[in-house]
Amino acid sequence: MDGSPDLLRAVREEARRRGVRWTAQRQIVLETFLASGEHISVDELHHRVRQIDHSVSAATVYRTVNMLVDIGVAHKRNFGNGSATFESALTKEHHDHLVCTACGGIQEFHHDMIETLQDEVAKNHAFCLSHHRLELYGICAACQSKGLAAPGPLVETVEP
Amino acid sequence: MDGSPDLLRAVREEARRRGVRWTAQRQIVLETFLASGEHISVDELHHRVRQIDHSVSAATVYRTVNMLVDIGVAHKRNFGNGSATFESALTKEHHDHLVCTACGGIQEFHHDMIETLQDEVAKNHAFCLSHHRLELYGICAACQSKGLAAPGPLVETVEP
DNA sequence: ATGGATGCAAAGTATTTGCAACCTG
DNA sequence: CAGGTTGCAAATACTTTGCATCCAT
Repeated sequence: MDGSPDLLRAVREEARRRGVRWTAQRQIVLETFLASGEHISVDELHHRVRQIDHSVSAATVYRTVNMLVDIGVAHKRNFGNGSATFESALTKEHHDHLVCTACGGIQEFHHDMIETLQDEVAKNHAFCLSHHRLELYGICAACQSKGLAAPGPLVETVEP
Repeated sequence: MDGSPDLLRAVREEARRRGVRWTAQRQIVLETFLASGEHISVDELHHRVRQIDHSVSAATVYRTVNMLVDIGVAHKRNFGNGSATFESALTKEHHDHLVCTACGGIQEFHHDMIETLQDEVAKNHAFCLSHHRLELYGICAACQSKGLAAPGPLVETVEP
């Protein structure tokens, strides 16, 4: 979605500031990552990167995204579907996720009241909040219409 | 935390009803799983099971917990730390977590209004919700008094 | 020049699966 | 007895790492 020069430069400078060397491979991975705009897996990112430079290895992509997470440029997400996905921590505002357990599809949402109540919970526990993670799992509309309804509880809860 | 005869029997009957055969191994895995009460990994579950019957293989534990998820007795959770964890869908009441990033301590909380708003979000997206994951990360009261403040963002967000 | 970065392949983890023997229903 | 289940080992899938070489600083 975005690969503005400002953003690219800011990230490169931050990396250098931390003694991380800037290579052609990292430039391509970063550009491709930011341009993807969405949640992207290492495998998919590697595929796209190789369309620009076929010699870039998967190991380098792994190393680069991990570096991006280290310097706060990317978020690593684990939605339980095998491989992790990464998304930019810079261009998008905070949002939470709806994860379809049937097709693996992801929708984003933001709910101010929920955010506010989370702050309240933290306050009540004397917690100094830095960030949070909220994921809602279920079956999306499309999968429901395909007959992949979420099964209800199959065994009734037994109260001890 | 719980392995009441009622619960064990209910699960066994549900499994049989679905043509799943009940074996000594599955009985031990189920009992151990329900008795653990908390999120438990396959590795840890396997360890505990082997204290009862040393011959039970990891493959059987994997197969059994997957079966428990299939019949709605267990939830599979992925906390991004490598291995998945499983928790009973029957005996435990739902709760979320406050995670201290300084000491690793965990506090549980439950907030009805947040739960309700999550249901609302799901409804607005035509999602059939099965479960969710909410974790608040920050510094707990004890660590704050030790002067361990949370670090801010390392690269400023650049608006396109 | 110095030490971090790269590509490759091998090594790790986590989890699943093929198979022959075994057991439940 | 039929067909699901088991233990074992091999196979997958994802990610990290050792190493010789390369390159940014």
